Amino acid sequence: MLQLARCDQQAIDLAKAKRVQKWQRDPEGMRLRILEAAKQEFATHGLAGARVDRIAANAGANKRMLYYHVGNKEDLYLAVLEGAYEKIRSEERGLDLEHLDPPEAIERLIDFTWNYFLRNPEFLALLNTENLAKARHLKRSTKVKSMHSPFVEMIRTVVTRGVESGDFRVAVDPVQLYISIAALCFFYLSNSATLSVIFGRDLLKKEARDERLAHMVALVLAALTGKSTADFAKPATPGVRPPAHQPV
Amino acid sequence: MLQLARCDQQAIDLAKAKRVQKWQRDPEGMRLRILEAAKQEFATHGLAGARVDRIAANAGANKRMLYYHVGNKEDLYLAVLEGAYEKIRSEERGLDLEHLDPPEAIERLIDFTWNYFLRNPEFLALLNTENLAKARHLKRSTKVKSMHSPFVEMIRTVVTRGVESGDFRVAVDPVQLYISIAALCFFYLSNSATLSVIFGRDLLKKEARDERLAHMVALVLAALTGKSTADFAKPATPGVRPPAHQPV
DNA sequence: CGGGAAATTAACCTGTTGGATAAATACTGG
DNA sequence: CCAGTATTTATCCAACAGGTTAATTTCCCG
Repeated sequence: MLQLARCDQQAIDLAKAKRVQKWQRDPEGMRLRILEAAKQEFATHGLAGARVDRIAANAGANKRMLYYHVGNKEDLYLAVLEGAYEKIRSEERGLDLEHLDPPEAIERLIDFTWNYFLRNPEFLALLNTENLAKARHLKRSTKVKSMHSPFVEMIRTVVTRGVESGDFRVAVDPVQLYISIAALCFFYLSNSATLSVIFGRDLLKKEARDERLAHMVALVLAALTGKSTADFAKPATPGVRPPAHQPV
Repeated sequence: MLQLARCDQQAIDLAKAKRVQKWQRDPEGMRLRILEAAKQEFATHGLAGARVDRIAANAGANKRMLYYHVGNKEDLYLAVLEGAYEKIRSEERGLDLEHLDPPEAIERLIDFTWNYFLRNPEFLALLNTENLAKARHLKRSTKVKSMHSPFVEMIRTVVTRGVESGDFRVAVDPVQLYISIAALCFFYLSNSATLSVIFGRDLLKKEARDERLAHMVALVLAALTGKSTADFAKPATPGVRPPAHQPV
């Protein structure tokens, strides 16, 4: 079933052998494929909507393998969630804001958050699913709780530097600012489906995405620096404006 | 089963009658109770996680009644979703921003959005559920698509007035601004469960909520007016700051 | 007051789903 | 090369969940 190509290859190589090998062992690979399939499944259908059989099928595995390598449905879900947090934390650590001008650092931060969410839509869906469950699984995960994001401290440093240098007018609370930046990016992308229907236009197309990023950067920087960017003044599509907008 | 109290009353009143009435007819009431129970169920468990039997039980109804009065599970869900949009649109229309100073109007708008989400947590959950479904149901609902929110036009007017009066420095795109305001409120509340675990503190307690509202108002107004509010400068809990924060 | 429509109940049916059992097959160390 | 263990497959199952059928009860109107 799995890795047929390799099996076929072996079939040729070992044509004289008594019998063709039906499958190969690959515990680590199997585990990875299971977790990847599970991530997609949970992100697409949520926890309750996810189907164990579908995960197995998409992993190219027998259903029994899920229970053998990871555990039951909830174990699987938690493993996926932990993996998702691990991944973003890892990428966050790669972001170096120390050597940048404070305004540039904030822009970089927004840019990273935005693009990470764009590149990893499953992460958004998983967080929503976990919040529907009132973080029931996260609470039990010492693993995730110990994965501190470097962003809040990064922001604290940047804001302090910005105030000292005169770039920023105010020492905003780094936790609030981080939540706000995440919020601006997260909501737009996570709710793009309903928002697109309500507004009657595709909020995920290139131009819309660019416009959104510019707006977010301009909004936050204007608040911090007191100076308004050119982008912040520019309305959506100058001249060509849809007759009626309907939010939320 | 339903309205036992009234049945008991009748049992006393009509003691001489041949037999006690087992139940009363109440189509409208029944429909409302079904939709209310369905709303809670879908908000708590999502579409896939919702249980038709539980909805019936919580509505004090026989399961057959759901199908008789509304339809199957998906019909039920769509009815709930449409009801949710109807409700928020109705309250939105009650908000009069025309006679307020532009900055005051924006503050009022944020305040309303924040408190509406606080008072109606099911609305947040329903939107998330619908977005998980890629707005599949919303797309088929001409009802919702015709329910235009008055907010974008309100914002457009307020922003124009603000720029003319000199209160605002820039003519921000009303659609972007509306999404941003919704985002700041929505994300914080919708993700409060995971965020609370990650940050190790209750983001829904009174002080945290007040602090958040102040931050959002300050952020948006600072960006629009160019003047910073006192609130915006004040860090979270002066002096008493948790050692490590971890965003997202 | 009685007959018929509307509303409600009780019981049932069938496909699905998470999970379990046990047998088969591949690999590894001796 | 063989024995024992790790990995994988095939099959089964009991509980559940959405939905349906048919009988029962209430109410309204002529």
